[in-house]
Amino acid sequence: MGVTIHDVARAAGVSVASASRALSGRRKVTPEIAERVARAAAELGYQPNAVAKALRDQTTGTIGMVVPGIGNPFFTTIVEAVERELQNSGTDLLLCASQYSPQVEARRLETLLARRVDGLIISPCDIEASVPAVLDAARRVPLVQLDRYIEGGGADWVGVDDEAGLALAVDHVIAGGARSVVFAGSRLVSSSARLRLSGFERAAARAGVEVLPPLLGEFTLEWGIEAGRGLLDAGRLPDAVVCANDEIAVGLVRSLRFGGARVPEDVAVVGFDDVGHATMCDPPLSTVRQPVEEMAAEAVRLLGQLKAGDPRPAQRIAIAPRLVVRQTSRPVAAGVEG
Amino acid sequence: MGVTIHDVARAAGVSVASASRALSGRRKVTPEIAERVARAAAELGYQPNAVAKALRDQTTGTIGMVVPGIGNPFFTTIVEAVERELQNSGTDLLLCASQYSPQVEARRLETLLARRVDGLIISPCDIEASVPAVLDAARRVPLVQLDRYIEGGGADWVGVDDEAGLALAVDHVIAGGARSVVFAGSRLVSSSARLRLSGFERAAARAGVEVLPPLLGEFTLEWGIEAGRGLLDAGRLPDAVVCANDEIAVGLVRSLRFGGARVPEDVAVVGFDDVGHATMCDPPLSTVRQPVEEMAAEAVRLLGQLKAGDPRPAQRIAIAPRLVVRQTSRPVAAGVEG
DNA sequence: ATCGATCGGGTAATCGATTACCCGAGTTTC
DNA sequence: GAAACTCGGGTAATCGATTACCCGATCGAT
Repeated sequence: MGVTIHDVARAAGVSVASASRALSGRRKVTPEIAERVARAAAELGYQPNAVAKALRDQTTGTIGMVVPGIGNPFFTTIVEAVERELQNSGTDLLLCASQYSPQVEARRLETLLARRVDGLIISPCDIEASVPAVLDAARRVPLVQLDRYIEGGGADWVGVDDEAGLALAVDHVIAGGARSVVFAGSRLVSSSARLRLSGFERAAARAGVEVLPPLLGEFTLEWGIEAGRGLLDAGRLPDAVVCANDEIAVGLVRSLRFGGARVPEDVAVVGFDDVGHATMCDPPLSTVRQPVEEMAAEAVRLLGQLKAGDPRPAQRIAIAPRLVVRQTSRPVAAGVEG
Repeated sequence: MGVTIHDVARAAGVSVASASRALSGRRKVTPEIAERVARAAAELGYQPNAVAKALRDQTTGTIGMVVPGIGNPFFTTIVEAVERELQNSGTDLLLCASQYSPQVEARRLETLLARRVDGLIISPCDIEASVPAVLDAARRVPLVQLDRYIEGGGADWVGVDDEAGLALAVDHVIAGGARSVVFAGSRLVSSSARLRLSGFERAAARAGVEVLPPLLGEFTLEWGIEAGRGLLDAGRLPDAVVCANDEIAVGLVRSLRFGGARVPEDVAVVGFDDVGHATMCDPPLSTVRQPVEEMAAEAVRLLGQLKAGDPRPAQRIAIAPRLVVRQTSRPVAAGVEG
């Protein structure tokens, strides 16, 4: 390893300054020198050392991203979208998973900051426990929260309008004839978990339908299965179940059908996210689609505008989701097959 | 940004050398100086600059990983396993997706090398087109291929024993009574695609059953659905379909059942990988489980042993997979529910 | 012919952490 | 008592790329 610009300069018989200028084109050199340097660089297989460049320029051309886990298809989708968005700006992405642990998350943020990333995009795993690490990071480098956020504001955020999304889901099942509804979600450790529950409750109250006590566990298929069993055991099924994400919904549909209930005839089920699983499962899931591409684009745009520790008030950008009606709910006038 | 070790040294009233030694503990300092430096560092919130350290030490504590795409659950699973494996060695992972394009892949390798990663783990997207970029990278830095590999050897490889895996699948369906079999896989652009087809053909020939022409498309659900329709349209179904991965298998099961065929009564279906989808789908898929954890551990171990450009002959490590019988094939004596 | 501007090339400082090297004080040993 | 050694501290070189700064040559204008 290691042909440096000094080697190139020597081989071309010029100074390092000329070599650097010839290669970067940031100042004119004679065509003759340009030619000699280009040839020398090609022959030696010179490749500039990004580490040295980063040290000198005080910028790494890198942004860090921290998500709870890449096993979750929602996060991989959003990572891909961010990557696509970054592609043409020449910045690379350093991706880390916090594994749903605030401790791991804090460590990951530390190493990203030590590596002097130019910015951070994070989906904090815990609405409370993630606060200090996220605020500290935001003080040192431009930072945008994507999807999940920490309580108390203090850092910019881009995400879906959960309130609006849940309203779409609730209004849809009610339009399909549901008179009793229940929410199947996650324990309230993330902003998404909280907002989706409250969005559900508000929409249901406004519609005046009967609301059963919410079922709160994890954002997983397994919890969906368990929640479905719980509903069956309770002896009385609601007309509709609105879920906090698609994995819960898929598990729920599976255990409901396994227990003899018909979906959507006996119970309508609606998910949230619309990534991967929704079309995969059988029957295809009605769900609320998160505008992942727009969210990623907006997050990258916002990050570009930010300066570290800028005392400008934190922005919150909520993008409207869309309802996608498939086959686990009764179709009504609206809705698009996706 | 930017309290440096000079700031710490000044605040503690000592030289940078002492500050560095006090912080790293790599040479003794008096307890008094150690104390003063520690206090100054804490008060200033000093965090060493990893970029400067990397330049000086000629090592970044980082390894790069390039996979075709993180949308594919098989690759995210393997990435997670590698990450876990790296965790306790203090090295970070720079993850890149080649998006199944040799051009993107080559670019990604270039930037990883420019950033002076200490090593590379790659699953080359194309068995032929990826050759030059991978060999070039292997010459400059320790490199291990994981899962997919390039033709012609020349770089170390760790993966599953495809031959053995396909034999497990074929023998299993034959033990279940199949007399005619077909392979549903991908066009032969990757090593996995080729080895699985040839493994299938060898096992089927050895067993002496009827073999229909293979169905070759993509490693996707959509292709599985299409392949299933193709079989139905052909008018005569084989007794068993062995698939090159789980996504194809899931799509296949779905379209076969939609077309009125019973699985496994009319047709047995076996997948490959056993990540994510296999248990999710309904009915749960019989499949061949890739030993992802072992593969990741082995790749990291091997990487640690390698020196860049080492002329030692390339190693190939194939780890045996395991058959997991669920409900898309007829159970026989062996097999474990997973 | 001379002055100023312009152009292009080279020398060396810079980014931040580590460490080779040097030096003085204190200790040991014959 | 002097030579040899140890211990701990400081100065400055180092990693590689970029660029501020300086300098000589050339050109145009007066």
